[in-house]
Amino acid sequence: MNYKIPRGTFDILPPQSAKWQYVKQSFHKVASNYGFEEISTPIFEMAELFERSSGESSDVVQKEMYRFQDQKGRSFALRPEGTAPVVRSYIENHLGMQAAHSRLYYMGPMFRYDRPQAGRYRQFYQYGVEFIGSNHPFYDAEVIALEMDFLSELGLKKARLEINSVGCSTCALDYDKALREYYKPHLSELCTDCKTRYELRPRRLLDCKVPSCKAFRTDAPSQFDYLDAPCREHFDQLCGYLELMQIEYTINPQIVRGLDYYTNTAFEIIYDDLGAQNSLAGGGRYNALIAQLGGKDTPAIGFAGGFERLLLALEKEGIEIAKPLKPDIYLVLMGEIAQTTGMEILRILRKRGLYAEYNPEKTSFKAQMKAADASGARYAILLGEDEIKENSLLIKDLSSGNQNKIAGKALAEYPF
RNA sequence: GUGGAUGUAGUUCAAUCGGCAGAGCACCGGAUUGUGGUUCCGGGCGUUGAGGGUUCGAGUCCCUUCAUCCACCCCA
Repeated sequence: MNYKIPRGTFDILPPQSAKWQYVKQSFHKVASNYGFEEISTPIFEMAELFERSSGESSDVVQKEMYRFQDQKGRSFALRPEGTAPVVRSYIENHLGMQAAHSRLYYMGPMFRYDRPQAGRYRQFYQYGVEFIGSNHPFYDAEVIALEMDFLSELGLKKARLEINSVGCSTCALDYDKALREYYKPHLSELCTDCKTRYELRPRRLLDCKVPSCKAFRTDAPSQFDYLDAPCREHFDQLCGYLELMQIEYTINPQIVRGLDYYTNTAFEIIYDDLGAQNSLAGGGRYNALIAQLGGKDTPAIGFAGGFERLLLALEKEGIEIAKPLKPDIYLVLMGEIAQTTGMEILRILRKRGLYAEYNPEKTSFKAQMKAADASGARYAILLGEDEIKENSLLIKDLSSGNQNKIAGKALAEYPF
């Protein structure tokens, strides 16, 4: 009989909602500082868009996508990530014809059918940016800098940047080939998951947690050795830019992006205290995606981050980002005439942009004072028969207890 | 999808061996309707997550189910 929220989803209630507002606002601001403008795409898209972009073999497509058919039997999916929709829109609206570069950012809910856990939900909120139209490593660094700025703007200290290069499509193929050759003699010793990985995504063999599989990792060929000269050069330049921007990073050759469309630069922001779901944000370059989705061959780089984990991290560091809402002024009114005048006072105060409150259910003077105190208001305005008679108001500073009698007309200018 | 832990008042938690479901905080009201914070008094029948079973008797034991948390997995 009682309705319950669907598994893996959550309500954002006050006072938590104020924190969400604050964090989103900060992202709007930082993205703007880098010249990015907001794009909003639908919550659902043709299922095929994600199948094509993320890769048929990815877990996201294979078991995590919310699919549904509409009344005419068309197959849609709730978006599991933000990049493919942005790219779809970029192609569909010919954004590439309007400017050499497109700098877009977005925020909103994403959906994946996954087993809920701390920092992992079925409907979760991501923010992200996409820089489309250049392969210059400077922009890789810009996009990373944007995210790092956002985190430090919020006051987060313990986030770490890890970077890697997965190479272009051709070096990736070479590397996959090398990995298969290396693992081939051991195939029978691998876990069942890894046998699938061997076929579909050999790079996944590297982050298997099963000890017996882990053992082969040490001698496995490194991604770096299979980067061709331009990819190697791109990566070195990125590192150079990061150093010039004074952004600390570590190189982690193990980073493998979960979605098929990544090329070259891959990076991740790690926050160690979050348990298993310790990735605050991740992204990389996807130079082949736009052409693959039917657009003109265009290089691009972007990232996405999760708001839930970000808020968890902020909490871990004890960062207070939103104070509870408290009235500036609480009205204490005695008698019917005072109520009439009181309504006028409310109007004047709110026109001045102040948060003013009054509770007609508290009848006694004492109860009203109590309510004023409990509300946390800075000032109370007291108005009773005496004040009405002489057309004045008592303004009381609730923390000091000082009272100040002013003429009624003076309220509009009173310095609260 | 796999394994483990946990579900009691708004909230944090008690409840001995299976024997009357309780406390702190919060909340509401009151202590002479012109002065708040402290204090004092009063206010709790709550499907013990849900459904079934065992028993004279179940919050407690058993089964099922749902949810949360943790790990695997996956990822942001």
